[in-house]
Amino acid sequence: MRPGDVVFDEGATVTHVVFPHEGVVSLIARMDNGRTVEKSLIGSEGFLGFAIVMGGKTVFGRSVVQVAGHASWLPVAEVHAALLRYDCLREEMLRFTKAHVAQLMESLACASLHNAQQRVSRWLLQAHDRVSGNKFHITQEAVATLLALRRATVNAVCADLASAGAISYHRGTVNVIDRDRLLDNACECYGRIRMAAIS
Amino acid sequence: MRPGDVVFDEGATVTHVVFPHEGVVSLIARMDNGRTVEKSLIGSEGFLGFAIVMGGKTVFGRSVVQVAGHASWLPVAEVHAALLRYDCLREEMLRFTKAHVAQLMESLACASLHNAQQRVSRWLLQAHDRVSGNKFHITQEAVATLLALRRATVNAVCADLASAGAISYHRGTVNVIDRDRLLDNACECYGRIRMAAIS
DNA sequence: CCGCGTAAGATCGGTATCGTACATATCGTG
DNA sequence: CACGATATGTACGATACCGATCTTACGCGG
Repeated sequence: MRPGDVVFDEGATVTHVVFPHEGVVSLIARMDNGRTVEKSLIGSEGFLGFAIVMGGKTVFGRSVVQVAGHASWLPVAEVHAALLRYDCLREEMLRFTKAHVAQLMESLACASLHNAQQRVSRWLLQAHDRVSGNKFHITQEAVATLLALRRATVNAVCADLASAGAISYHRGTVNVIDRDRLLDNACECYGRIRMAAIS
Repeated sequence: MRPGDVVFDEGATVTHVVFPHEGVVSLIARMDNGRTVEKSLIGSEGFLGFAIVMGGKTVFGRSVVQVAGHASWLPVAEVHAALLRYDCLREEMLRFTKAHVAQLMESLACASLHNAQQRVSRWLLQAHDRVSGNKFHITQEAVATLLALRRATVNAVCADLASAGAISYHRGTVNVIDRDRLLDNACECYGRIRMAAIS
C-alpha cells in the first residue's frame, strides 16, 4: 500500500477484507461542496471492510492509504468460512468493530471540543503506533486535509512541536523524537481510543 | 422518559436494551475539562444498548433524554434469547447498528465541515422525525450543549430560522412550520443519515 | 399578584481558524 | 547542473465562534 492508493472507493462492494500489517489507511468522507475529512484511521490493529461484521455488503466510505505499508487481502467468502470455523476470529473482529465505534465517537467529540494542536498531536501519535520505528512519511498538507484544517494551521502546530523537541520533520518525513512530549500536546482522546482498542 | 433522565450512565453495564417509541435520547461524551457534546441521537428508529450487538457488556457513553417520550425496556437475557429464536430480530438490530455507525461517521464529518446554522437545522430535523406532531420541547441552551456551541450562537440561528418562517419557538417549545425551509438550511448530512437508516 | 426561576435577546472584545496568496527551500530527474 | 515538482514558511484581512455579562420576558407557585 502506497500513499494515495485507494483501497476501497465510496460505495464499493466489500470483495475482500484487508488486514494492514503496518502503515495507516484513512476512511475519508466527502461532502457535496468537495471538502473532505478523515472519518477514521485504521492500521494493523484492525481491518478494512468491517461493514461485513454488521451484515453490510458495501464499505462505509473511501479508504485511502496515508502511510505506506503492507496488507493481507482475504476474499470475503473465505472470511465468512473462517468465521464459521473459528469462534475466536469472530470475537476478534467484533472486538475491533466495537473499538472502532468507540474511536468514531471519541473523534467526533474531539473534533468538536479540541483545538488544532491537540488534534494534530493525536493524529501523529496514532500514526506512530501503526508504523515500525520513529520515522514515517506524511506531509503537513495531508494532515491538514485529514483533519479539515488549513495547511498553515498544521504548519504552525508542527513548528511548535518541533521547537518543543517532540518531533522533527523534513519534506514529508516526520521523526518522533519525544513521544511523551507529543502526548503532553495531545488531548485525552488519544489515550481513550487506545484503551478502547486494547480492552 | 423525561428530559434530563439518564437512561445509561457512562460505563454502565447493559442490563436492558431500551427501545424508544418516541422522543429523543442523546449519547453524550464528556471530556476531562468538563465540556460535553452529543455523540449520537437515538429515537424510535433504534435502541439503546447496541453495544451488545458487538459483544459488549458496557454502554458506549452516557445517554440522556432530550425530548420526552416512552420506551420499552427489555432485559438483556431476553433479548439474547429472542436473538436465538428470531433471525429477523438479529437482522434488524444489525441494520440499526450499521446505520448508527453511518450516523457517527456523518456527524463527525458534519462537525468538522459544516457551520452552526446547518448543524442546528439538522438537529431540529432529526428531532422532528422522532416525535409525533410538529411541536416538541427543547431549549436553545440544550441544543447548544449538544452541538458544542454557545447558546448565543444557537439563538442567532433560531432567530434566522424563525424569520425565514421555518420554525417558531417560545420558551422551549419548538414548532416546525415549514419543514422544507428547514431542509434548505440544513446540510446534506441530514439526508445521508436518513438514507443510511432506511437502507 | 408578587417573586423567583427559566428562556430568550443582545452586546462586548477576543481569538482560533479560514481563504488566499506569495516566497523559499529541497528533492528528483533529465 | 538546470528545472520542475514538492514541501514548507509566512503574511494579510476576514469571519465564525467564543466567554462573559447584562437585560428582558414569561410563567408558575405561594
